[in-house]
Amino acid sequence: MSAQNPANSPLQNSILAALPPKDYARLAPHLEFCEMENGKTLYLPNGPIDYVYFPLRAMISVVAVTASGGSVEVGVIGREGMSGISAVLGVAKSADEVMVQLPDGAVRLEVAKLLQEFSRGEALHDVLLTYTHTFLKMVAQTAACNRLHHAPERLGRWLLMCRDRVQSTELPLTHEFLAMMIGIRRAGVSETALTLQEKGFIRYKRGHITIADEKALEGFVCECYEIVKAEFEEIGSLNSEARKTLAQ
Amino acid sequence: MSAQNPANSPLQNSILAALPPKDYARLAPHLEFCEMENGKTLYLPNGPIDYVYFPLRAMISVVAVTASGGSVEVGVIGREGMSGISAVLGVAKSADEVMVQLPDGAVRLEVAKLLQEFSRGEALHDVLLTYTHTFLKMVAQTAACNRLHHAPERLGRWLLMCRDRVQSTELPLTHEFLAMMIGIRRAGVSETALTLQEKGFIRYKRGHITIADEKALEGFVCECYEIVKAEFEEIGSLNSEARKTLAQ
DNA sequence: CCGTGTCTGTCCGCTTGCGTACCGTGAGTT
DNA sequence: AACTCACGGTACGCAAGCGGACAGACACGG
Repeated sequence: MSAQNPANSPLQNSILAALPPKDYARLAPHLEFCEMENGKTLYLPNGPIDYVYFPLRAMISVVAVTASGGSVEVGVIGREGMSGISAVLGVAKSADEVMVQLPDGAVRLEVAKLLQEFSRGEALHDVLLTYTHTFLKMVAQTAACNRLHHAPERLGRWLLMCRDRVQSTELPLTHEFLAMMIGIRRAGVSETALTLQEKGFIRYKRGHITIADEKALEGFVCECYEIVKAEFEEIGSLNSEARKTLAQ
Repeated sequence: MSAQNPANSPLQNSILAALPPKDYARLAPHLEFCEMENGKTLYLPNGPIDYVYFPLRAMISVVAVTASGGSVEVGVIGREGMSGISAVLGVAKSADEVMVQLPDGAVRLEVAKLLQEFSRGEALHDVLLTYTHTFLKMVAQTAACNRLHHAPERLGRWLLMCRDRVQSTELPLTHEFLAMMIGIRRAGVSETALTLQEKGFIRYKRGHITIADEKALEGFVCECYEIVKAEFEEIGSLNSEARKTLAQ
């Protein structure tokens, strides 16, 4: 369904696409297209949420930072989601740092407009809550993965999640950045990436990683990848009619 | 405020206590008191959610289990919360395994009744969404903590979180159980607990841990403890009036 | 009072990943 | 063309935690 829309149509985003035409029409005038600058911080930990962002092909990371300087990504947001869900949960501040991971377009919306539509209690309300459930599941899975799985599996999973969101196997990412994301040392990424390359899963050079063998990599990474993906696909297929039926 | 209620009053639970009398009155007839059997599974991963549980002094764990048999806790629920939030997010199945960690009373409510009240869009709606935000924050912090902090700090944090929920420094817990919770080996817990005991933070014997020096332990554990606690205290102080004001 | 099963202490070698540091090299700039 | 600097490869000793296994200790029921 998204394929038939122009590449920069807000309907590339699954949440917006899931809205019935009438509901979408109320939001549309307030959506602003914005180029996402690579690495830009959208929200600071405990910082205000003024806009929410609906990625089209961009990817956004939610990163937890500790006092000791360590950092790990706890969740990602792509075309399937929206940044700043806390806003609809009644808290206008961000729990963690949120940054642009990979650019390539998003639309943004003022929180006030979002809340206005959300509080009508119609489709947007339901879609965002379902998304919240799935996002929560992803964060929970990440918590488990961070504790139980090893660096190569985690790195592989992360690359695949990237691929799914930006829809490309070419990922402009440095080892330094990857280190922040999966929560290991920069040198650790070099070692880990080498083993993935030796297995033929990926290729890379200076700030650029290519997934060379998608199927093989999918076979290699931990279950967490599939679990989260399945969850997103399941809710993706729920339109708001189906949702009402389920509620009976 | 909860202190003036009898020990088994549903109002021991912060969510129920946060409701205006009228809203609470609509729910009250459907609340069933239930003794929580230690170790009992409330929901299975992907299993149905028929009832939600409001702990009074019990503690409930949300645990992620992997194919390889590993497990970690990703979140806890005590008097400040409710199990089964997914139900109000429009998904009637549990993301993870949810089990009773420590008994001592809870009230439960049929999901249908919960949704009926939730969909009025009044106090319960807002309170549960705010709780969802905070729960999400806790899971995210756990994800970071699992990756960046070491076993002794994590164990200490977990014991303190227990203490806060059951309001006692006496915790009937075996090493085996703790191992599941913090995601390390049973033998690892023995070693870790020993170091905490040598520092004078805790004492323990066969299935029973006592926090011996609360202040010292609080000083020892990682920041994650304070961060999550602060978040819960902040929302605890938001009554639904204050929330409406913020929404303007 | 004894037996049985649960809970805990401890030990071994081993793997993963850390912290730190140094050097090569590619890319873009002037 | 030379320079600069961000990026990546590698290496070293070290700490944390794993997997597995075994033995002692306590609790409870018969």
